[in-house]
Amino acid sequence: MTNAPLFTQSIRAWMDVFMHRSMRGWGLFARSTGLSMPQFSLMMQLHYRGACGMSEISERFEVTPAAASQLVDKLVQNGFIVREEDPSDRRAKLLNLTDKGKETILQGIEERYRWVDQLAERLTDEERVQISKALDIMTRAAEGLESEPARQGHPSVKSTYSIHK
Amino acid sequence: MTNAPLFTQSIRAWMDVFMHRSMRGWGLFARSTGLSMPQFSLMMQLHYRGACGMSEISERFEVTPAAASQLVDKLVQNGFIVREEDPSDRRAKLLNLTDKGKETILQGIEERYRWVDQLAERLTDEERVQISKALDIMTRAAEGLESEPARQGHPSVKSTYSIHK
DNA sequence: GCATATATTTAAGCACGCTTAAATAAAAAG
DNA sequence: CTTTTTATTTAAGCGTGCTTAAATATATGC
Repeated sequence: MTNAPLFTQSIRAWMDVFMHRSMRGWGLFARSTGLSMPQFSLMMQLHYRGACGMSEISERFEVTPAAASQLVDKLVQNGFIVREEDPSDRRAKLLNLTDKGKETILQGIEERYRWVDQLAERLTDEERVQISKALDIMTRAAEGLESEPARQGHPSVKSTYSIHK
Repeated sequence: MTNAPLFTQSIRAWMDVFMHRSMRGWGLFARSTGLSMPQFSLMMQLHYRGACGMSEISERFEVTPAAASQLVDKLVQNGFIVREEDPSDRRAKLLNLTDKGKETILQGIEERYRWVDQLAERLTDEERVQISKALDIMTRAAEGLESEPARQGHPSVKSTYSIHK
């Protein structure tokens, strides 16, 4: 660990640039679609994990079923998702992206990655290979970290993935 | 540009991991301090750019002076910042972080970087050097990008750095 | 010195996401 | 078949951040 400061400096500089650009990208997307962060997250869940019921949404986002229902309501009203009856349980609903919803999400994902694609264009082949390898190492290391318990932080606070509170 | 797909794949994988961890870190911090995103951003501005008046806040965040005043008010009430009179212009106010505010912001910055510090510990010296170089290349490339006009996106939408709308 | 411009605050009102409590409907249990 | 549990919705209410419009205080221009 002789070069920790160097590494730390590099990654923090990159993080700052990255966060800045990402936030800007998100801002543009949010304005053009009128989607809020929770709304976008909900649609992302449907995109990546497929159709699901209200209760699943409520659990994944750690909000009450009422909150989930209301959030979904706005997305339905704006034509991004549909609320269908679950054939196997008529109490439950099945949430699905509409075509408009799918399109919007794909566009959002594109938006998110666009600037790094542009960044890639400014690099040489060698640089791309070099960076590719470096990122893969970090991704793998981060995934290892994932499985371990958090070692520090705010122990009084319940861990959560949800930001929307 | 023969290896664009490889690069794209690596960076997207890293971005996904990174965003996920960062959001989690922010969530923990937000809960433990009770700070909202706009409140935190405002304090970060004071931390990095130093004391300033209401009008500057209002301009930087692209909100009305009224909104800035109200936002500041909550931070003052919670003891994170102070509103002092500008000696050179008694209409204006000077906003400053309190000790509590400074401490909280430093803690927030730490929180933000903590998991990558942990990640760094799982790497060898060589890997750290390798990654360091790669990240520096990207940071420099990104800064070059910064100065250029955006080439695509949502042209109907006014560009902004603010997310809080 | 008085009119105007500037810096900020206060008040009223809106949209959002959240909560709790109560309502509805259908499945499951007895 | 009635009771209870489960899935979801609706209603009321709260805190946040935002806006516009009006109020206050100070600086500036003529």
